[in-house]
Amino acid sequence: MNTKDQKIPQFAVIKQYLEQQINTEQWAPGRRIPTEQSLADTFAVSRMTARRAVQELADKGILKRTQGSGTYVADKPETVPNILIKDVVAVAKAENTHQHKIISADAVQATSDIAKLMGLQTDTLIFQLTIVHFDGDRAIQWQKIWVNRSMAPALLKQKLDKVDPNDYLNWLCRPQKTQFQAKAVVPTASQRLQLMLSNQETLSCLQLSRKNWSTDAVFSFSQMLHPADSYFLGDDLKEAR
Amino acid sequence: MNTKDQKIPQFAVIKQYLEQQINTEQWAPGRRIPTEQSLADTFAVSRMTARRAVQELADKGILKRTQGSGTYVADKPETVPNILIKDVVAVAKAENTHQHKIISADAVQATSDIAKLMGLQTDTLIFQLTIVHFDGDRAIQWQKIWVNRSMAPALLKQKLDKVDPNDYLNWLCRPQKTQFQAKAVVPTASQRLQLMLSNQETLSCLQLSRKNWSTDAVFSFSQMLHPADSYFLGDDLKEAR
DNA sequence: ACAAATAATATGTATATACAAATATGGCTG
DNA sequence: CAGCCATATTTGTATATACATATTATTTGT
Repeated sequence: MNTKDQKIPQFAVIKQYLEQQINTEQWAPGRRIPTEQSLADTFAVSRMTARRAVQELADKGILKRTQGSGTYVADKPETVPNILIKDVVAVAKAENTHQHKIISADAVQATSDIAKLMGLQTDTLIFQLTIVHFDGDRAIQWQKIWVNRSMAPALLKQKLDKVDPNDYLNWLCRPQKTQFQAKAVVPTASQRLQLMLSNQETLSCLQLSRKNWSTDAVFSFSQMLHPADSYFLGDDLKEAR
Repeated sequence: MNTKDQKIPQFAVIKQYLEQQINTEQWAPGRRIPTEQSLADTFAVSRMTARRAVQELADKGILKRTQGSGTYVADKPETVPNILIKDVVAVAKAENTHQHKIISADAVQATSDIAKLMGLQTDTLIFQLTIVHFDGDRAIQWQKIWVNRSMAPALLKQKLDKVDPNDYLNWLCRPQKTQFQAKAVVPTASQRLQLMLSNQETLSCLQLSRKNWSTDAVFSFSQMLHPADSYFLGDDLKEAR
């Protein structure tokens, strides 16, 4: 036994070799790589071991295989740019500095807009809540939630000033699918007031809209308003690498 | 040969069985699934064949395996909420309705902010371009780009009013990594003018900031401003499922 | 010279086997 | 009962082999 091959299995050695050839662009995309048998010979292993190395890289998408033809270096994937959504409220909760204030909590008839968004009949009774979230004494989010009444019938009976309605709803029905939208909006006078924004500052807010799906129907729809100067989506560009 | 097993390989049959048990919640997360050997016995295949079925599901993240202990149903993954970034300019280009207007294109000294963002010394000479993008005759994006001069020395010598500088830069250096940030901002007077916004409308814009990395250094940094009423990030919530 | 049949090549599936390594279990001892 | 040790169980690595199937190359027949 050599000194080196104490722990690293042989298929991993071959994988490493293949990845190195590809990453250093010694093997360009589209190039055919050695056959399983030839790899087995060069590395003095059985075909099945060489196969495993190749197969796992194919599973990763680095290689493309076609029976009868051979194995080829795959094209580099398109980078799909997407923005990570930060949840300021969750952050504040984690730091135990979160508080919330229920502005209103009622059962109302769905407007046609909301009904369409939630896949309901217009005038269906739904719950409508308005909440302001605080981090310490700073208002960080103004939120309005519409909730499918049939899926959370006891919502208004909860102690909503004690437990964040979002937490209750998530406990009640963990969303199977969530859809987001981000938009810039000008806050209304009452929103500015409730977010405790002075008139000079922050005439612009980042609004997140969220649609929560249970298994088949829309469970809730909510709009979240964030003061522009204290909130952004995505990574902090000042630090990175 | 039976009539059924014409095409579906045996490991795939076992995979299907396992996935079905998990998806129908017959086997809850954390539950231990049958051992390789026992699966091999029930399906009358060799251990290696049963193993393959289990292994591929483990690779998918549906199962967790630990040597010596067994194979367990994995917890459902946390859904990572993220927003897909739309590129309105690319859309307009695809529809051949895109035009752009260069407002300015100069070599300037980097301010401390920009220098920090791009990892350069303050006062380094960089290129600074201001562009307005149109879809037909409608202004859809105001953009300011800062470009690392040493990585695109011939930028200002290009026919920038003919070719979109973004296209030239992407051709010159395909970004290895891209970092985004989204924010709501109030457009300045000149930005409003260049975006042809009347004073009443759109006091709020969605601003995307993008950092493009080549292999090791920041290649370019840009800020893109979109009128709030005609642009949002993510999916259109009105249609879906 | 062209097309069809044939052979060679490469990946895909499946098995039986052997041993290694991590974990779990049961019993023994103090 | 706690702690240790031997043993059984279970997954991990590796091999040699066989045949299936898709693709490519070659040969053959006209």
